[in-house]
Amino acid sequence: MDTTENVEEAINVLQQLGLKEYEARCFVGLSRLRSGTAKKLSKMTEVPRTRVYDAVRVLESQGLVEVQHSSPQEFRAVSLEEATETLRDQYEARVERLEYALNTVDIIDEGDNTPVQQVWALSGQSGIENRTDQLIKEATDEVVLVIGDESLLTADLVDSLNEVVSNGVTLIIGALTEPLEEQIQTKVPDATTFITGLEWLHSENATEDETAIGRLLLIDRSTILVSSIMPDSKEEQAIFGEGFGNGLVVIARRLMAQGLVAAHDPGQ
Amino acid sequence: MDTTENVEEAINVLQQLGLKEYEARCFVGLSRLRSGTAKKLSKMTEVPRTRVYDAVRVLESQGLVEVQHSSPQEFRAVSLEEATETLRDQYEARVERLEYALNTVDIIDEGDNTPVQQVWALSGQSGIENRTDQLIKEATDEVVLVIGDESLLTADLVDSLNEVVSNGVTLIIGALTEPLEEQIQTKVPDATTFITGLEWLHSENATEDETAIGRLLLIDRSTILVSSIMPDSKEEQAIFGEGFGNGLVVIARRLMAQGLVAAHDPGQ
DNA sequence: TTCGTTGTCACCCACTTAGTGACTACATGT
DNA sequence: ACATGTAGTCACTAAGTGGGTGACAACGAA
Repeated sequence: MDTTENVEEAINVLQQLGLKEYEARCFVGLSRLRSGTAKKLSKMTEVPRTRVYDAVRVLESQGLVEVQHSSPQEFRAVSLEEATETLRDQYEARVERLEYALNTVDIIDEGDNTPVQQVWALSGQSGIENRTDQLIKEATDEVVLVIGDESLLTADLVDSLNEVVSNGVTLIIGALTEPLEEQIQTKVPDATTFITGLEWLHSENATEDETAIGRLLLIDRSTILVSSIMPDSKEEQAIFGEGFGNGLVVIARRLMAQGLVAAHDPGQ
Repeated sequence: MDTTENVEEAINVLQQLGLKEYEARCFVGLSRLRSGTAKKLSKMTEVPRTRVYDAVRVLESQGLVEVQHSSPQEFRAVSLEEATETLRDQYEARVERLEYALNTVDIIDEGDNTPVQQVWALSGQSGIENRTDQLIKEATDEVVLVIGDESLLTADLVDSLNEVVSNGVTLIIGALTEPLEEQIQTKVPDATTFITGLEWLHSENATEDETAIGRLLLIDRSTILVSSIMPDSKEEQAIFGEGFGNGLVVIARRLMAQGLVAAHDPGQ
């Protein structure tokens, strides 16, 4: 029984969702208590009894807890489904407000001098994921994708791939292992797949703690995104360049032509 | 042009979504700047230049901003669609982690002595909304609903109503005004509707600043939920009781039989 | 070299929040 | 009625966080 572990997890997540520690502890406590007074709650959650009242009041105002105004008061958590639904609603409402507000804001386009060699860095799992999907959807000719880790083959990604391939875009997908390649074949049947030798991924300059490659994406031979996964922090980091003349893109194109696509595409 | 107003709104919402003030300002700034350096950003957002770097770093790690590591560095916000998608993904992931964690947590069901007269209070728009839907879905015989304000007739609510009515549950819905009644008729055709005289809603003990009634819900004559909307704070507050013998429910049943349903249901 | 710019740090101040205790009102049993 | 433990509010402290500012070294362009 890893109950305590999950209790901790729940408390942490609730804090990430915006609750304070006491509030999170109280909610989790009430969730496993069916119904309780301040005293009981305080005992089981380590929240000072006198502060349970504040915490519960906040929870109540957020629709996560109900209160019975007797003496002593009784508190009860709403059902888990109600709670998550409420949280989702609140968040969705906020995101929509954000969308509206930012859409109706003037963009100051002051003499934008787009230099030449732009290489952008971005990090964070979900951000990179979205950018990947975005780029794939914008492709008009060719998408070359190498996936370094199984977990990166998300449903959204598969959708984007199948969507773009139906527009006549050539799709070339590489995998690191054979089982992964098969997975890709079944999920994206119209793609040409291949297995990347580890050669240049774990590569010659293989230092010591191998920075695992995450994704590698080349769109229309003019936009490139490469991501790697930090061995310790598990954080995904990516660099990203656009423009046919972009240095990064040029290098990527060359690498692709040589080491990757060679066997399947005699390459430009 | 209410640009500045919307900028403020966006900043506020972003903070509600978990960003710090500087981060929010920077993101909004970058969103309208297409691309910028710390200096430009600082000028337009009022964020101290030396703190722009911290803020942007955080934003980058959240996948909301990309960074060009040149000198001077350039920052760029991801597109609004990418940003909202990323935010949604992150939140959804958290809620799911929460669901999992709480589902695998033991419930301590210590000799639960359910007393008799339980009346629970809950507040918060979305929480009450979910509870309403929940209760409606659980109905087996009859649902009596009075809606005090048009804004409360949400899509989810309509869905729940139509779902339950298809299970053979009698549906009686009251409205305060005629247009509202018509709306209900079209959206929930199988319901019996009526117009509630204002009599007992704005009622005899009409003090001064009328506490507007929000919802009034009676399920199977044994569960009641009444909500009102605070005139100033606009906060919705509700009380809720279960059990055929529950005092609140008894009173509600009596009220219903007399003042409300009388004309349509000779009522027990 | 020189001077403005860029980026990093270290710091202060105000505010929030975790944690504690005083005190009043209440409820219970005798 | 009384006394004793419980319930609830409030006011306070201490620690941490976040907004705000300046010192300073590294850099880049005249």
